[in-house]
This record gives sequence, C-alpha cells and structure tokens, in this order.
Amino acid sequence: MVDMSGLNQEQLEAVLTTNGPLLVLAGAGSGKTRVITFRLAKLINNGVSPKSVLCLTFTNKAATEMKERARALVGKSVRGTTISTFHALGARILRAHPEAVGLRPSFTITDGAEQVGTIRRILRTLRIDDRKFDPKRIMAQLSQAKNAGIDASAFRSMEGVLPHLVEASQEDEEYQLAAIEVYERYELALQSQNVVDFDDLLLLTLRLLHGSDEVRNRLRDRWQYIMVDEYQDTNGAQLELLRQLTGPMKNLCVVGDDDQSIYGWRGADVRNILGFEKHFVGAKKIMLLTNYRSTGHILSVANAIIEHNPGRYEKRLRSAGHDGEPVHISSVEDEEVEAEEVARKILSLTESGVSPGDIAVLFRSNVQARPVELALRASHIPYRMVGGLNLFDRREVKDVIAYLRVLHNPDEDQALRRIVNWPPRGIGDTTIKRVDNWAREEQLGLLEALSRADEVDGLNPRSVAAALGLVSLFDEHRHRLNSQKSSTVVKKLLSAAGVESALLAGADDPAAAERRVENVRALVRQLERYEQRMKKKQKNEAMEVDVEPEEDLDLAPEIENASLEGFLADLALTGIEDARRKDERDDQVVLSTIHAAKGLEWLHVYLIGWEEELLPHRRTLLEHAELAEERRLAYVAVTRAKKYLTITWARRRQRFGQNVERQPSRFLENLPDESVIRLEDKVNPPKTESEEREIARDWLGKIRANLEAKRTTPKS
DNA sequence: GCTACAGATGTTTTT
DNA sequence: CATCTGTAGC
Repeated sequence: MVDMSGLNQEQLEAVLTTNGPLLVLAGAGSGKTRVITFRLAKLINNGVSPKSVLCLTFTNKAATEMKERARALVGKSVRGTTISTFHALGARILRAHPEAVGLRPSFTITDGAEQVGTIRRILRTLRIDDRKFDPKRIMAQLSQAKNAGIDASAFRSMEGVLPHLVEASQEDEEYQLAAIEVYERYELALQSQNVVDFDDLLLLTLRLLHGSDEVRNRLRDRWQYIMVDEYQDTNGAQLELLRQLTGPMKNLCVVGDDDQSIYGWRGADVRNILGFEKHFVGAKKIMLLTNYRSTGHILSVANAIIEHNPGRYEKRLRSAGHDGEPVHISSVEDEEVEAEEVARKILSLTESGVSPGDIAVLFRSNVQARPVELALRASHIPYRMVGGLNLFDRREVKDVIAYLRVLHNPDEDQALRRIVNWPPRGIGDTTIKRVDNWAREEQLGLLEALSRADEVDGLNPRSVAAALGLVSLFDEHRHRLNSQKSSTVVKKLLSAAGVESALLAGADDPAAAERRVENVRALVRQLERYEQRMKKKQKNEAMEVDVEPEEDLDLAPEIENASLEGFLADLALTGIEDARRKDERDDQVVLSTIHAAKGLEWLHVYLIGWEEELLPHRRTLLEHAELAEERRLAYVAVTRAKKYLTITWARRRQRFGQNVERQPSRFLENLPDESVIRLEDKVNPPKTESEEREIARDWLGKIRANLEAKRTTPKS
C-alpha cells in the first residue's frame, strides 16, 4: 500500500480521481510531480495492469525522473508502464509501422540544424533569394504548421488563412506561396533521404493512426489510462494524438499550469489546457493552489503579476509558509553596475555561509549573461551557465554525427553534403555541383551518384577517383558493421577519413584544436557507453523469467539494440551527454535564462534586466497574445525563488553598441506595497565620487525607512 | 582550399 | 559592439 498521508486535500483528490477526464491545474510549487507519481502508484495498487498505463512528458529529464520516482513508490512493477516523451513515443510507433507512412525501416531523425540547410537549398532550386525570404523564418513557420497538425497538403488548401498573414501585402502573398511550395518540396526531400524531423514524429504518427483503424484501436485497447505532464506546453498535434489514443475510454489525466505556458513561440498552444473541459466532455477540474516553495511576499508579487492576464483560470497561490522578506526592487545605472551589484550581494551571502548552489541569476536573453559572468569571475564566485552552447552545436561534433548518419543511412544526402569534402579530399565545389545535377536528372541519391561518378560528364579523372574513394570508404565500413561493434567501425572510419588529424592540422590555436578532438572522442565514448548499456539491458531481459513474449505489434522497443541505428535514435531523442555535465556541481551559482529555469527553484534569486523592451521583449510588444506570454514569463521567474528575491532594472543599457535610456518593466507596476521594498531612481545618478557616496547613504536611509515602515504597519 | 573581409543581425529553444 | 555567414580573391 502506498502511504498517502503526506498529501493535502487537493492532492489526494487528484490522486483518487482515476476515471474519466481529469484536469489538474497545478500552480507553481504545488507538488505536481508528487501527484503524478502517487496517482500512477494508486492505479497500479488498484489492480490496473502497469502495461495499460501511459505517462507522457515533454522532456527526457522529466520522463527519467518520473520513472525513478514511480519505481521508488511501487517497485519494479512499473516496468510495464510506458513512460515516455511525446516524441519518443511517436518514434516507437513509427518504428513499428514505417511503411504505412512511406518510410523505410532504417529511417533516421534529423537533429534540426540540418533542416535550415535543406530549406535554403530548396529556395535556391526555386530561384528565390534567401535574403528576401529568410530560410529560418520559413522553417519556423513550417514547424508551427506541423505542430498544429497541418501537413503539406492541408497547408496548401489553407492558403490565405495563415494567422499572421491576415493583411497580406503583395510581398506577404509571394512569401506565402513560396512557403507552400517549400513545404511540399521539403517533405519530398526528407522522404527521399528516409529522414524525419522532430515535428514529423508527431505528424506522421497522426497520419498513421488516422489511416489505420487497426493500429489505432489496438493502441486504444492497450492504454486504458493516460497521464500527461506539463500539459500547457502541448501543441495541436499532441492534442489530436491524445484524442486518437484515448478513444471513448477517456481515462485521461492532464497536469499543468496555464500561467506557466511560455513556449507558445515554439508551437505550444495554451488553448489546449484552457479548453480541456470542452475537448474532453465531462472533465473534472482540480486546482492545486497551496505552494510549498515560496514565502507569502514572493507569492503575492507573483499573483499580482499574473492577475493582469486575460483568458486564464483564475487562481491565487497561497503560501504554506511565512510571509518572509519583502521582494527587493532596485534600479541601477547600467548593466555593468547591475552585474557588479549582484556579484557583490552574492559575495556577501556566500561569505556569511550561504552555499552558491542556493543562488541563481535569471535573465530574459542570453546576451545579459556576459556582464554577470565577468563580475562573478572577478569576485571568484563559482558559477555555471545552464543551457547556452550545447556540445551538439559544435561544428566538429555535427560533422562526426554526419559521418555516423551516412554510415547507417546511405540515403542521407544532407548529412553527406556536410562531410563530402571534409576533411578535404579533392571533391571540390564544381565536382559536387556536377554530380548533384546529374543525380537530380537520374533521380539518384548523392552517394549513389558519387559511386557512378565516371558516368558524369566533365569530371576530371582525379575527381572521379576521389569520389569513388569516398564511396568505398563508406561501403567498406558499412560492411564491417555486420561483423564488428559499431564503435570499433566508427573509430576505424574516422581515422581512415583523417578526421582527427584534420582537426589538429586546421587549427589556429592548439588548445582549441585539442578541445575539438576531445569533443569528438567524447562522442565516440558515448557510443561505447551506449553499447555497454544495451548489452547489459539485453542480458537483464534474458534473465527475467516473467518477461512477456514479444507481442508488441505497434510499439517498437524503447531503444533498439546495440546498433548504430539505436544510437542515432537515442542521440536525436535524448541528446548528447555533455562532458561538462560531469563537472556540474551543486555548489555553483546558476546563471540561466528564465525559460531554462522553469521547474527549478533556489533560496536566493536575482532577476535582472526588468525593463521595457527586454521583459516584455521588444519584439513581443506588437501582439497581445505574446505580451500575455511575457507576463507569464515574469511570473515563472518570480516563482523560482524560495525565500529571497531581488529584481533589478538598469536606467541605461548598451544596445548594439549604443547607450540607450531605459524604462522599468510594466510588470513592476501595481505590485502590493507591503510585499516589496523599492530602491528605484528614475534618473541616472551623477558620476562624481562624493555624489555617489551621498546616493549610497541615501539608499541606506531608504532601506531603513522602508524596513521600519513595514515593521510598524504589518500586513493587514 | 583557404583567408580575409564585407555585410547582416542581434529572444526564448523541452523534442 | 560583437558575432556569425557568405563570398571574392588569392
């Protein structure tokens, strides 16, 4: 039996409501994850087969965490439960039925960055200037369409109703026609390479379920209970997927917080959570409003910020604890002073015994990190940037992954293009252009065309030989995959291609070269670790007596096997284990964007750059829907703090090399007086030393006066 | 095939 | 201002 005595009334009700559609509105810090895991445990205790439960999350991290917590609660019977991200689930379903959606079994998942390149190439073949129509913008638009569940043919038939093109100018219309054309060609390009992008993992799964009653019904029968975490971040395609999977049973429980929906720009649709009761008729709604994280003052600031938003479930978080310290709001001269102030305060905290790991500095955009980094470094305060540059984004890592992809999937032209002449092997631009044209005429893949380079007109013998050499390099090593471990083959391939020596030779700075080589080795090591993990897993499964016979018609194994294919899928879906992550320690101050901080919490939080045009960001000030999202972002930021919260804004800031006068963020207006201490000057202070000192004294006076006022008139 | 320079661009990024 | 990208020219 699971001990539920630790749950509060609301939480308990959510856990015990196991049948029918259920919406759990879980405010920040209200024990959301607990509810989900306890509810899973409760289901299994009620005798529901673990196999008929499906838990969906958005991130791998959340999925892993849920698995661990569930295991701790109900033991290894969770094994049968499918706990997965939406995308990984899509991948598994597609793996089981690739042909039904026009894929060949060995299809691979692109990692995003390549997609823009594909768009750019398509634009070129359409003779459209990619400076006129930004490929990135088109890619984003296609992605939005896919996230809404709109495929290329639907996109074409919707011509003219694209949301942001309502008042279409001549150029908009041109753009739109181009986008339609590009979408269709993009899909064809992916299909011919046997590749899917992330969005396809949802869209193609939908197509499969729409097209096959048989598969859909089997999956419906299989999952009698479905739970979804972070529901406010789901998109149109995911809603449709849930509809398909639930069917008439509709034991669907979604958990989320509309006020924390901050990924609209990436396709998330708040209307999913706002309209849940309409989408799933008869739904019950439970609100978790007791916050176990933050003090009363912090929560009243948070509530005041979010209250202004239209179109939300009305709710006020209440603190389970004390009022605590008021929130400090101050203005500073410019971003450098801002950073120095923050560093100074952090230093005095750590000197008085606070662990750096209990402190975070959060900002709207990454450029704001630099001055803070400099100031922290100057003060010898240990810090860590979350997010930021990913190992994935490193050029050499992408190049090596391209090698792996071509090795596994010879049709992947886009990957091949990346490395066809890297390291340099005498296949220059002209050669590629000629082969490319010929390939198009003959309807061949690029690698295949290279293998017949001798048939291409106008190539000199040297180029032909180089092309054939490259082809046989891949053929040979692909052949070896049958008899040798992938990691062994990969190592041989990379060294035969001369990757490491090219990295070392083509270096301006030896240290950088060394780092690049190290990044490549890290990737290979990850492949080795992957193989070991799979081997162990297979052994474990073979030893388990009660392992069910392989009857999964519609769901491929979570991860394939110790193959290159499995590794690539794993890589695409769960990313690279960053080598830096192992030096991630919990005694470092965290620097993070607000987005990347969602779900996390710290004792002390500093929110910097609360200015108009930064938060809310300049580019969102035009559309009202987006302004609401900025406000939610501010809300998410504030609710990260447990005990102490400081918000700053700069009266002046460098922007694109110019000093710009700034105004405080509108989100700082109308906050409850009793919960904040304001140390703001609306104008920049004069610069002389004596004047500065005077101002400092003045501020000190204000602090005292403020504190005094708070003490004599306690919160009514 | 590589270097150097001009020109554009400058929000967030779970998969 | 600073960083990245594409291209011209060697």
